[in-house]
Amino acid sequence: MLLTKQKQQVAKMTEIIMRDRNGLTEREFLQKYDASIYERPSVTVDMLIFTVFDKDQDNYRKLPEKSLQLLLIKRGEHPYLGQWALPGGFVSVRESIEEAAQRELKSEANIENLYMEQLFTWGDVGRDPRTRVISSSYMALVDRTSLDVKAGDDAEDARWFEVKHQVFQEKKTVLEDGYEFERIIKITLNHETELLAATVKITTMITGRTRRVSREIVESQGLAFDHAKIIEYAVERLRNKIEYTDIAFHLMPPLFTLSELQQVYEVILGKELLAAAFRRKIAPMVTETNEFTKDAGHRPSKLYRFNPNWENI
Amino acid sequence: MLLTKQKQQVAKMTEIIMRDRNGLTEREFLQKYDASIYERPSVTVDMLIFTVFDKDQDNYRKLPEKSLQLLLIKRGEHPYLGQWALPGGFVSVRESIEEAAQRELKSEANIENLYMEQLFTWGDVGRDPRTRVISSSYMALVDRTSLDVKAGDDAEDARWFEVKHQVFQEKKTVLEDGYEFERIIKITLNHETELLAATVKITTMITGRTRRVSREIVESQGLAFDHAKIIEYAVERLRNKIEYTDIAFHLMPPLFTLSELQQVYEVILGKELLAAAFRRKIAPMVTETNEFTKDAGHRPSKLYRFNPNWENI
DNA sequence: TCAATAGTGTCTATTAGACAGTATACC
DNA sequence: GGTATACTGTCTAATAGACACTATTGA
Repeated sequence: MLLTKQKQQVAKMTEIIMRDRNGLTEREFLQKYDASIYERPSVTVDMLIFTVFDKDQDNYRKLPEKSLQLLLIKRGEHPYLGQWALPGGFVSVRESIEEAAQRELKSEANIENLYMEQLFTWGDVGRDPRTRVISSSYMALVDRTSLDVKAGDDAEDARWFEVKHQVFQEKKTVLEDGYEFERIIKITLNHETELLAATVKITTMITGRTRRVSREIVESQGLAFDHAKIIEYAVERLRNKIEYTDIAFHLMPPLFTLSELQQVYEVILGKELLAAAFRRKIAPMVTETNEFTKDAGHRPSKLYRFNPNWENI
Repeated sequence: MLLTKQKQQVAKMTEIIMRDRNGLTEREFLQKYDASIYERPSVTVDMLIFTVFDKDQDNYRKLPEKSLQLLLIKRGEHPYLGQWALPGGFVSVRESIEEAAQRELKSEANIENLYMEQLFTWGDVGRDPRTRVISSSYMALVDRTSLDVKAGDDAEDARWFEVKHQVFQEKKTVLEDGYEFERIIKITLNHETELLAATVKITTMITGRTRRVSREIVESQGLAFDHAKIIEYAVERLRNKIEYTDIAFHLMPPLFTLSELQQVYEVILGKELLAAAFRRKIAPMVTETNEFTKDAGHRPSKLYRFNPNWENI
């Protein structure tokens, strides 16, 4: 750790001269420092592990539909016993948040070394009935083919749920000094017979100099804690980022067709795209190979590979 | 709190049926729950309060230049005694992170009700020499004219520093399975004779399925903790967001000229813009008034106002 | 008058959207 | 041959960049 090294140097330099109002040097101060006098919150990480599945298709000619999937764990303990929650756990004082997130990823989904990004830190007072819990949410994207079967194993009570995110209602109210914009989102999570549903209300208030966005759970069936809110947030972020970054490729296998890639974009964005425009846009990010798909009831498709050097420099 | 209400309903429903492996109901479990058995980190908020100042101009004809300013506090205690730090403080267990951030904003800069946004939560183990501290950083944007003189008051040891963010070096190394991209950024913070400087190295590694970005402080003069890293991150975020959102208007007074607005964009983006294109782009976000600037040594400029309804719905 | 800024018109290059039209496998 | 997907060409609309040109003030 460079910082620590640098810290030590600074400490050495200041030690000679700098004494605080109690006449203590920094070293003396730190030796006496007792952190236990303040009451502290617990800190957890919540992992949003997304992947994309192919849905079964009866017609041999048709391409299988894609679906966005999220990994959830059935709670075996109070609170919210029996309900479904995001995988996650407490951050120990001896590991970074990032390390805790990696650890959870490894233990819940048996995945190492994949795309992971911090989303948001949730810090409302009442969000966990046990005690004050602050939670950092991380989004991870996995390609289905690299997934270990262990994840989603019944014994573990971890399952992949198909995620649907629909705008149910939009309302705009003009205020004297701006306006209020309210969106009601329905989140549905589906695994075979298990169906979880939640409604989240997002309120954006713009008045004068302020802009404030707040998320509120209106209803949550089968989902533990405030996880409906976190899932809603994550899907929005995924949707935004897929438009201007290359994160979608983390959901793809090493070789893929442009139609498959387009399907992934479509299922995340929740709308259809025009093939010609999509191909133009995506072209610099991929490299074509000489391989083709086979055994489809239609024209074979060229296989592509992600081009990690597509970005301008 | 809607969530709490909902929580209680769920609790009532499950109480009758659901017992955990120890035969406890949720209520019984929660009554016995002892959070104190786990060692917990401290949680703080760090505020990045930005504003824009006019620099003095000797030539009466010339427009004053704009500069991006950040509020820093001189540390009166160990650790980093005498160095400059972001305003901030511990999050109490009885307030949300957001509330803690609002409270800091009020106490350090005497500002209420302004634009504020969570940036990132920093959770490395060694980032605070006192104890394990996890810190959520929030960015706040203030318009200079609405600022209370109290902020920047000498007695408080809070000062506005001009922020400069320069890319010093860029390096790309091609690896077998992707590449590594390294950027070295120099941050300078300036208040009259006080000059703080820091160098931050940002490494982006893209190999196979992974993409990992890490920030490291190479050197930090006069800046406490890992705040150089946080400042660097905030400036980048501000730069990105100004391009596709309307946050720049939080830095403007109620009435402003398009030239002033363009100057603000330029100082944040660190590059010059073409007036014609800028005006086209910004046009839907503003409403013109009938007022003009006066007493300039040149053609007066029309005053505009932010149009909170510019967004498409 | 002139220095400096304010503001507009227009040509060009680039990009996104729309859609028709051609290509090609497998049953 | 027919079905379903793969892939390309081209017209159009919208947008960003470049730059010249006109407008207007106070000293």
